[in-house]
Amino acid sequence: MPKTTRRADGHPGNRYGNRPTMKDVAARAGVGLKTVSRVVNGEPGVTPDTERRVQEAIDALGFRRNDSARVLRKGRTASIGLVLEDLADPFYGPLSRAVEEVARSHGALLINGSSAEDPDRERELALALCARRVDGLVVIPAGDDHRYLEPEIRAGVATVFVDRPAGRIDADVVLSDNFGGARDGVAHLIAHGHRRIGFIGDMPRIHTAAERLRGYRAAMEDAGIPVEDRWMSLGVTSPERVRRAAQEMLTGPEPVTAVFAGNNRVTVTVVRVLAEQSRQVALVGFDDFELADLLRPGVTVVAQDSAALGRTAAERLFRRLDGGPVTPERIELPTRLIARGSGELPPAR
Amino acid sequence: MPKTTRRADGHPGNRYGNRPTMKDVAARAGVGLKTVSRVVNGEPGVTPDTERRVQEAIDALGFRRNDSARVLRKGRTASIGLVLEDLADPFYGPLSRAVEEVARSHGALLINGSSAEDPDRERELALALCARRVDGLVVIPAGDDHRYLEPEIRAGVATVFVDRPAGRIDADVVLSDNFGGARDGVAHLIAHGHRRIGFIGDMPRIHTAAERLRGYRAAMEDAGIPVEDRWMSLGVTSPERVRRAAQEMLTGPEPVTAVFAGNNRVTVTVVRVLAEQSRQVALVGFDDFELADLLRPGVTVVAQDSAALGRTAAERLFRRLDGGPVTPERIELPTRLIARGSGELPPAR
DNA sequence: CGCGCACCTGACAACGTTGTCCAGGCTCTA
DNA sequence: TAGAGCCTGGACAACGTTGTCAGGTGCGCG
Repeated sequence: MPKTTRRADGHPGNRYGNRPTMKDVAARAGVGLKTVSRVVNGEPGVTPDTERRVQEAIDALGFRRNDSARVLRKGRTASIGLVLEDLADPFYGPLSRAVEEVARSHGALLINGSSAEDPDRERELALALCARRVDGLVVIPAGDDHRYLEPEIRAGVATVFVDRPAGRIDADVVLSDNFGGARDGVAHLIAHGHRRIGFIGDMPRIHTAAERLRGYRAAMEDAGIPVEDRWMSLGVTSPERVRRAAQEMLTGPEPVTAVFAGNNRVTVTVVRVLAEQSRQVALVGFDDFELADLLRPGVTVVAQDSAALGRTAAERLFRRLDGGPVTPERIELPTRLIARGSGELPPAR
Repeated sequence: MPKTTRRADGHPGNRYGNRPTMKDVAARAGVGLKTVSRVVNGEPGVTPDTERRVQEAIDALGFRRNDSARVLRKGRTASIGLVLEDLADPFYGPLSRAVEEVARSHGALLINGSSAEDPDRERELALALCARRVDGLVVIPAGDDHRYLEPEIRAGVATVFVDRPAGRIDADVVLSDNFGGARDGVAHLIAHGHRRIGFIGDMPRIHTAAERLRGYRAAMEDAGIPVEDRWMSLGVTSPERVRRAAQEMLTGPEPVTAVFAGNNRVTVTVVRVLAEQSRQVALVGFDDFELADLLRPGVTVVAQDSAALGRTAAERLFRRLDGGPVTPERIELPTRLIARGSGELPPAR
């Protein structure tokens, strides 16, 4: 009995409504399958006349090569994955864009997803990307145990961590000098006469937050200032809690005269709180943000270059893909203190 | 002669260093290929004991299903593509994030790329995504001719345009009420006594820019105010040109007393210019931006909900994928005027 | 005129997975 | 105890592409 249909087995058909394949193009152009493949891929060895016929068939049928099949055959996908925390956070926009630019310059596409700071979701996403057989992975860690990536890395998925180091595995990482930046920022406040300086930051289980806290402590210690517990507020993330934390350290018998904000979200909230205060309080924030210069006073910040972080990581990833270094490395990018006014206010009262 | 190698033909090997396949797992577990497939996909019909053996083999080998092969067989990729203008632009962050959330809730991954406002690049990207056989496409148009997508759409790629309508094809589109929003914003200025009102916007070839300009003209006409050419500056994008345009309309014998800014980048630059002026000039901007309330005066804006745009578009896309509507539709989302001070200033001088 | 050579072209297998279908073993009932 | 039915497991083909290799054609040169 002859085959009556192209779908002799139960193949569910194709949700794209039976797109034309190279076989169809070949049939229409009256050439062999492989010749179509050659034309599509611009390989040499095809007469201009044949090429024209094939091209016409391609246009007539609206053929588009199926990259899934191609990947299956070739083993590389020309795509890299990016797992980040939140695309809507302005800090990650430029980073993501930078990674994309580098990928583009290497002819690769970018697939990305947000972990929403949830370790399980990070893991799920990263593994889904590996199942897609991305050539490489840029990860902004949410969790602190990345052993789940070991088989993948061993299997050849180039992996680079950004912004925070990987947990419990040895891998490339690109980060800002969080410790040094925070220390410089706090030292800047001390240099302007402050001694009672508050610190509001994220949970210390997050590497960046811990490093910045360490920088704060180091600067205070260098200046011989004992730190009091009520000056520090750790693990606050929601605007409401930041607000309350700030208000608390600004009241009482010996209120702080300056605040160091551990990240841009904290900074913004603190700016709001300070705007409601009658006396002037100095402020230095970690992370730059748009319009910081337009506020009165302008907000002094320790700026990190998120685009440079992304670019550096992606470049390292592709160097690895091109057969580059095999020893995992830790790359630290410097931060920059930008004085705009708020960090130069003298202690009030 | 027996086969001596798994790579009898010239298959280039695999950049992932010969990852284990289901065949390898099957061999190690001492079961058939299909049984492994069943375990991996959680299909019924496998004894607990067999399942355990297979699972052990999977863990021991670090096996991960190859989705390329799966896609090739099944015809769906469970991924959608997003072509936007610039990931680093804060307007697109929430939009992108919203699309991702919807995709995630449907078990799909998001692949995205930036067109950088370049029609060729938009086309190139969209077609690359189609070659990957994404199930659907969300496009923020950079160009004004999308006929190149016709074969794809016909082939079943669910496509929804966002923020700007598609050019020369009939397709779903989700956008903000740019015309109404701009008209309301300008009317707001008029209601506060302004008559000489400037407009600074993007190139009118961009749909949103044209609509907002139309809204400006409509509001002026409704109020019976003839618009003078020197009040309008179109097609300016770089901060320098925006700056010059603003300065020009603010000088001379009859300077404008208020400015309507056509998008958030323009607004920010205009804020800077106004801060340098001695007299007060009213300002309403299209698009909200972070910290707009913290400036003095707060910046009055016509806000559009970029997350809602993304969510609406993605939901429509998946409804289409689930066999939903076939008639292309145009969905318009309302804007909201947020008064913060800058738009309520009376005309100066 | 014939041989060799260069160049085009196409048949075929393989990439890793999943749908179909059948074989074999088991249980349950008459 | 035999037959019917059910359940588990595996062989096989097919998805659409690309690498290899061999066949065929036309040309130039001896």
